[in-house]
Amino acid sequence: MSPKKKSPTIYDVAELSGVSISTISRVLNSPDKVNSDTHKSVMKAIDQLGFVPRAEARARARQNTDRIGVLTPFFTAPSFVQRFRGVASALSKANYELVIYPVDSMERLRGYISSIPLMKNIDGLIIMSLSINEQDAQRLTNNGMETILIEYQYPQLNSIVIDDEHGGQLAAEYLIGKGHKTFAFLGDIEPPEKFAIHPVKSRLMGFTKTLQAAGLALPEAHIRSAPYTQEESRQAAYEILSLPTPPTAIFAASDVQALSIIKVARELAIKIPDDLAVIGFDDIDMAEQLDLTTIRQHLDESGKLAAEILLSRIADPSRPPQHVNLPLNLIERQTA
Amino acid sequence: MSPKKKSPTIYDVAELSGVSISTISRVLNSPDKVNSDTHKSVMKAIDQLGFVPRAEARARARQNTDRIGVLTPFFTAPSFVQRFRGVASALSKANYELVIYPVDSMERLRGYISSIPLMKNIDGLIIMSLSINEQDAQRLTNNGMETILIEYQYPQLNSIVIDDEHGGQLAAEYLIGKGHKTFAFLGDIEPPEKFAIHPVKSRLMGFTKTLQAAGLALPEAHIRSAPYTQEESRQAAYEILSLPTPPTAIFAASDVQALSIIKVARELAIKIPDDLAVIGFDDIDMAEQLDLTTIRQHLDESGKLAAEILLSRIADPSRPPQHVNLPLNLIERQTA
DNA sequence: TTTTTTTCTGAAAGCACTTTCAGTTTAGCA
DNA sequence: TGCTAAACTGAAAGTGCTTTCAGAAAAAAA
Repeated sequence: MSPKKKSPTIYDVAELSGVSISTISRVLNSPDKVNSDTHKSVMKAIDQLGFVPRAEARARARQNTDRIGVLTPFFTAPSFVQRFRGVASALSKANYELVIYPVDSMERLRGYISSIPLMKNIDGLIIMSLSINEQDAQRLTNNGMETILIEYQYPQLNSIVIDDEHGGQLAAEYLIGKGHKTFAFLGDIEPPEKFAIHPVKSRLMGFTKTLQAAGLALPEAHIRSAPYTQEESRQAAYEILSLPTPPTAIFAASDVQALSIIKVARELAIKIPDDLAVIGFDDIDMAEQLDLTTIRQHLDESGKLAAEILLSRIADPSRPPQHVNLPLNLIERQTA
Repeated sequence: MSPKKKSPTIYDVAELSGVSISTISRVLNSPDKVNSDTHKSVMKAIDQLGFVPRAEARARARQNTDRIGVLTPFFTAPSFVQRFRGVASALSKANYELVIYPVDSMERLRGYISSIPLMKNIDGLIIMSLSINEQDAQRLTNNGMETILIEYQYPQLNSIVIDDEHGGQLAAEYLIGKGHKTFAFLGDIEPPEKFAIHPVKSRLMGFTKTLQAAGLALPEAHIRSAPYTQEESRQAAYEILSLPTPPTAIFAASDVQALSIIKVARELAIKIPDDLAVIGFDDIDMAEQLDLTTIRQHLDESGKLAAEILLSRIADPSRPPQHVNLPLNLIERQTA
């Protein structure tokens, strides 16, 4: 009826059910070690009081929090979201809570990395698409924070990466196979802040190398670095497509950017894929919807795997750090 | 040098600096009550050890945790993500931690709602696009959990809603204005699980009412309820567009579903917007990219506002619950 | 029935801090 | 110089739970 002034503690339950607090704790944590009659009466008291163990107290006594943190770039790009979904699905299955630390600047990343491990308020940390330095990595290991990196690597830490260069190669091979002769690349090569995506360079590298190996060139003017915003991607796409001799095929380092290109092409009445082939990277949900040919990296899977690896290491910290390399494949649809 | 197995506690600092733990605690919490020499030497020890008070321990002694929770449907639809982005931006500014509780079933929602407020490990709760019942609402208020609902309402709780019916009306008016005579609706009307979106019904209602008022009909066969998955939306779209006399205008209750329709139309070689007008709802990021005409609800803004309201109530719980009604507007682009 | 096991259970010791209480110093002022 | 008030500080008592330890009770074996 009346809102309880104080929520009941394990002591209240103990008193009401006439057993000790240890027994209450056992009923909650290892019910099989408790007589079924006792169990029943304790449960009754628990229900009657509406008792729920305080998470903090439990965490402190137990030395773990059943909570894992995710450090992720702030801008909620579809690709991050999908990874995140994978993480969440693995975690909620294991009954872990998910704490998000959105990173919107270098300083914030620094701040998190230096405080998180010390606060000890999470059992493990997933760092998504964020580049950390030697010192950070060291700090994390020193403080015994179980960590897994996605998209980046450090020998001491678990990691999940993809072979970005190979991704670029796949794109190039495919386009070459289609008979294209002139190419362009659009990607976030020189991010405005260092904490952003770096793998893009590798994708470009794989792309150019393969082109060169086939005796084809990728002129400087055809390599556009545009940050991950619609406006700037579009601008870059516009410039590429307005060149005197525009390329017939463009490889975008992300699906989102590929879509920008497509939009610009549509505006310029350039037919896809006839006049222009566009190939993306990621294979986000929307890609299928929009018939975008792209290099698939298994986003959901990478998140899920990351969570699973992390959990397994938390369960057994003696395991060596794992480094997983996820496969990439080209998904052929309508744009290239 | 050697990686510390355990991070230092207040006891370590006490020992090193030769004072009692109480003094350490005071240095940290009320520095003015401590002799400046003592203060200095304690700080030195703290730095030397790299000591940081464990968050849990500290949070439980004080009464706040600087942490707010977000209860959100599991399927990471773009619209949730954008809201989430708003929440995150408001929160990270205020230095709050963000805990996500992904809801993938009715039971899970129940479970969260019954345990979250009692665990007392968050200061406030944002419930996104999830319908809760009277009992849940009561439980939340009884337990003094500051809560804000997005998309749903309860008198006792803060809330942010939009006028869904008006949204339907806007869509109808616009399409009528364009001279359309036959219409269809695609939306997630009868969600497979009750925890999902309900406002869609209101959108439909506003749509039909406006149509009727203009003497236009929306035949049963033109109202399709499809869950929020690509496959099923597409199937529904396909069926609508394959009718003997297909509609010339479709209102989709979400942008994602509108995109499904567009894809199907493309496959059937139906020209948009000439043969078919499509109008969505949400105005997700991608909508602009794809030139989708849609009803804009300010997703980022709604999340941000939710966080701000919540924070303000946490700061001053005596404030009455706030109920905000966010405006809706039609964004005209290329698909209708 | 007696002896061994096994199963239960409570007491008590953490866990990492905050806070109250009371004792010491030190400073302030005749 | 003596006395009171102010400033510090440490001991110890919480905080709400988990877990170890050991004793008691019950079940199984002899």
